[in-house]
Amino acid sequence: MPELPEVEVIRRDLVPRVEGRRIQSAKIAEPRLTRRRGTPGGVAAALVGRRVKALRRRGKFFIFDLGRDSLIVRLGMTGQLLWSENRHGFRPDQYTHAHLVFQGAGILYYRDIRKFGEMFILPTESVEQTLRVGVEPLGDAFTPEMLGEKCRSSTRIKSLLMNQAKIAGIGNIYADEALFRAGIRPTRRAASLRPEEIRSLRRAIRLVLQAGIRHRGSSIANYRDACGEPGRFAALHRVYQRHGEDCHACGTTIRRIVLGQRGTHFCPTCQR
DNA sequence: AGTACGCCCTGGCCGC
DNA sequence: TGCGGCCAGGGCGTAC
Repeated sequence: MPELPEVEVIRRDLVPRVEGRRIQSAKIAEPRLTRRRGTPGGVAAALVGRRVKALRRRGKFFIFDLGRDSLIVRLGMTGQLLWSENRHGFRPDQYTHAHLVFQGAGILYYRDIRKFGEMFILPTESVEQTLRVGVEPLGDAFTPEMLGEKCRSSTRIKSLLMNQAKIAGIGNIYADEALFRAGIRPTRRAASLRPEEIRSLRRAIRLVLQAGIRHRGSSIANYRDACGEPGRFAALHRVYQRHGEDCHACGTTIRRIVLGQRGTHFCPTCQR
């Protein structure tokens, strides 16, 4: 499932291909993609003839800056953005629900098996307040002090890490992996973390997200980059979906519990 | 405020 | 081979 690193890998793949290019035509064939947030006049109509000034990312959202308006794309569980140029690259199939044709050459396809993703238009000036996502964990603002403030809560630390309104872009995989590297149990109450644990957690979050980007993402089931290639980070997971296997650090069997309705993986010895 | 539950959706997997 | 049933899970609405 695409989280911050996967979205960032795709964004970097797409930047040289779409920035500065004009959208010649657009088609969105699946109404579920646009139903959740209304776009008067329709999303496709808002795109035709517009130039992509910049392609940014905020948490797990893509932001195609078109000037006055922006196209927002969220991949959900199984969404993919796939690039095709000059008969090379992706060919659309039954799960391909939308595409943007760029002037010159190149088609950007949106493919999504489970249709949990969405595409919508926002006025560019209101993107930040509408998306309501918290601090970028790879940004300068994500200091130990800031994480410490967010941890003044009785919620369990994993739920806090996955709360998009507090910290942007961390999903189930990177939450479990960061907590393992910080040696913290996912069930711990956020407010119980000591200052050195906060610092360790911040460092672990940044480390796993950067490693995820470096290895071009975690391909658990459906994730592919913009060229249709899987990422390599899943092979480096220490706990995620490794329940029943030995911890690489201490040999203890990795456990799986359900926390906040999500499968949660941890080492009972390394994480306290 | 925190947590649980159901919903959306469908391929994959299990048992028969 | 096939079919029913269940699961995963990001985000959101609803309920407690």
